Amino acid sequence: MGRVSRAPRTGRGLLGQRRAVMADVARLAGVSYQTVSRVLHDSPDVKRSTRDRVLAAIQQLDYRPNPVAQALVTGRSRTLGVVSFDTTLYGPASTLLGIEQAAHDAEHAVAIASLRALNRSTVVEAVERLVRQGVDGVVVVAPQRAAVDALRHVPRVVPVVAVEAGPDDSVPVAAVDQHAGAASATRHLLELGHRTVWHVAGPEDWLEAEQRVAGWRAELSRARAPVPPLLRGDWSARSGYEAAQRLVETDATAVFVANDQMALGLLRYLHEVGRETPRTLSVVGFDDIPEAAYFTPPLTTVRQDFAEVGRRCLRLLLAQLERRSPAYERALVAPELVVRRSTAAAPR
Amino acid sequence: MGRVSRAPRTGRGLLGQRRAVMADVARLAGVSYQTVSRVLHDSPDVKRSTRDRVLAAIQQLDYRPNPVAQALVTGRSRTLGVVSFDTTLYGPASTLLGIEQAAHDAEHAVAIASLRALNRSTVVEAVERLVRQGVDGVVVVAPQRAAVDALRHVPRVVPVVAVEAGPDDSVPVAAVDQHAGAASATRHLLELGHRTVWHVAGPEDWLEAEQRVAGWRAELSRARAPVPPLLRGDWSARSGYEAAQRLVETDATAVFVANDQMALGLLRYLHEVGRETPRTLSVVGFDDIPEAAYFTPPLTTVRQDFAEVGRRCLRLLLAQLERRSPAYERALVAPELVVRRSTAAAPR
DNA sequence: GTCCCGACTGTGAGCGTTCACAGAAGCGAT
DNA sequence: ATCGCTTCTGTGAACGCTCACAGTCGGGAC
Repeated sequence: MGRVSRAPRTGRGLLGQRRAVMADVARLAGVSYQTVSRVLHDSPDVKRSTRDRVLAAIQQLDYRPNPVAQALVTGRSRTLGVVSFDTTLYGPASTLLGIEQAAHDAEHAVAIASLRALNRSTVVEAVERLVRQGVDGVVVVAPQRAAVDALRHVPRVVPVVAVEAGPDDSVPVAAVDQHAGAASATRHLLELGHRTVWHVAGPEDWLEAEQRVAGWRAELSRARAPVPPLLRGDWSARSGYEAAQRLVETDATAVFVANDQMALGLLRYLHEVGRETPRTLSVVGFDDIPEAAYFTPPLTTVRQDFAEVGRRCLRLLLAQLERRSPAYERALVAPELVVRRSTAAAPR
Repeated sequence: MGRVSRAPRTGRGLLGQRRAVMADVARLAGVSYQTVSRVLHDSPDVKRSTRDRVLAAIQQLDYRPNPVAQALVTGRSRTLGVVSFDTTLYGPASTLLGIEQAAHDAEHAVAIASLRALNRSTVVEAVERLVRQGVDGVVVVAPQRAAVDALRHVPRVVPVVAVEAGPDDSVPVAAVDQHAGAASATRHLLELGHRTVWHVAGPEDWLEAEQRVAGWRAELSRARAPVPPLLRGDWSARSGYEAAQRLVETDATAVFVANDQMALGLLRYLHEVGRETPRTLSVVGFDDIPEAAYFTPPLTTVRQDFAEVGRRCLRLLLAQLERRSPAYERALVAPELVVRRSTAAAPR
């Protein structure tokens, strides 16, 4: 008597048959479950013959350790959470991809939380959701000021790192060096002989946008070139189109546009009004989206290595997880200028 | 003697303090853990006053149920896995977003697995990875033949649905009705008076591409228009550019291009050789990427509702999870033609 | 032969929940 | 009073694993 044999509660048996558990393997191999566990974690002190028997049993039963049970007992789920905003944008999507690949290489799973709107509470809520879900750490893809700001209010029960965020001392950050990228774009145009370089910036609440502005300004003043008034866009092609309308009223001969989409809108307007690119106006973009090479004309732009950012970011996160954590660190990845046909020497 | 008080193994206490567990709440509220559990699942039979005491204790200790423990005992993690290929492409990225939002609304978490290469074994491996990770179900974003093919070899220990896959009887599918979209694009051009419509297709191994071909053919034959030879691209702007080179050698006056990127490359070539769009050649794309409105000229294209696809897909998956599963089902979402300025009446 | 040590293997407990019961009040009806 | 309900609450076990520790076994040294 004693134990009543009732139907097992568990067993994802979509096909009826119950998944083998460690005890089944142990029974088949004629050892204790502890020995099975040892084989699984290839502990050195298991006799060769025992190990082989266990391995055979594992194979025969198609046994896989239950990650949930492992997570429960170890307190680590080997899952990382990523919160991001608009993943249909090229940058965030690539960043997400980079993180996922790096996490995969580090044998971690990735859970995602996309925000529908970006502000302090949505970010906090997303992080909480991931934590509640049991992730070991969170990476916040936070290119906007609101997201960076939110970082300070995020519960710190698990390690957090930010990607693409601006300088901020609250969490470690991995990012592309926007300042350097903007500077090299600007320098490229100055070296072509343009007296100065105009700039169509991204929205003020994006730190990347501000850093590109800063890089542009720094390079201009380094070259003692006059600093023209700043034009603002919102990353969209439409806003680039509108910026172009203002630009053509000026004597600009070169413009550095803060992303490729806006550059596209700008090129479109220039074309409409018959101002040839690059003959009368040189244009540099930022991002190097796959289409950039097929713009009219093919766009000179700045390429960002998102895979590398993902790797750096993961390194920072895992370091924190293993408690050998620098409280704050900033990993910068150098961007690369890709010269195509939208830039030319200044008209004389 | 008896229990040795050793340091707790667990407790993600990054800040030192241990997370409260159910027993702590029970103790504080002066009830058993079972009662706490009942309150959490708002079971009807808990006295009002008891419930309030428990709720207060939960609040005071900032208690959150441990999802891992819940998953272990219930056998459900409330996590869904998504495997997808190139998430920097607009379509897959939007699909992923749609699924994530729908999953969120259904109170499920989403784990992702991106493939670096697409073939049977990578898909199978990705699904296995997700399953090993403990997801309750998997959605495969499988617009390519290889992915669809792989679906048959995927372990069926958890429910699987495919998104954007072609017709296939092995798993339920949610998708945009590519055939209808292609037909409406073609019809639009025919209605403008073009004698026939050429087509630049996507790669043969993409089922979406094939369905668009089929929709285009069907519409042409419905209108008794001649069927011109098919041009093939690979989705990239470059391949559209190359297709354009072949196209300008013909007497084509209208072309339906299988995605917006290729349409962009095509427009670029037409511009280079001085063939005006749409005066001498009308162009329709597919996808309606955000930039499409800023092409030169703004592109007439077919918009897909990815959010709806995500919702449908989730419905199929959850239905299977709750065992009220239709073994096979196909949920089609109707696309929408967006007319812009790349199409015009046929030249006479 | 006894002791000790290394190599290997097993046992008990516990991770934080939920499930299936069993049990304790409270209360109207007999 | 006693019974039989309903209403509410508690107990034991289980989920599948890992950790800490306690064996068992064989053989070389004394």
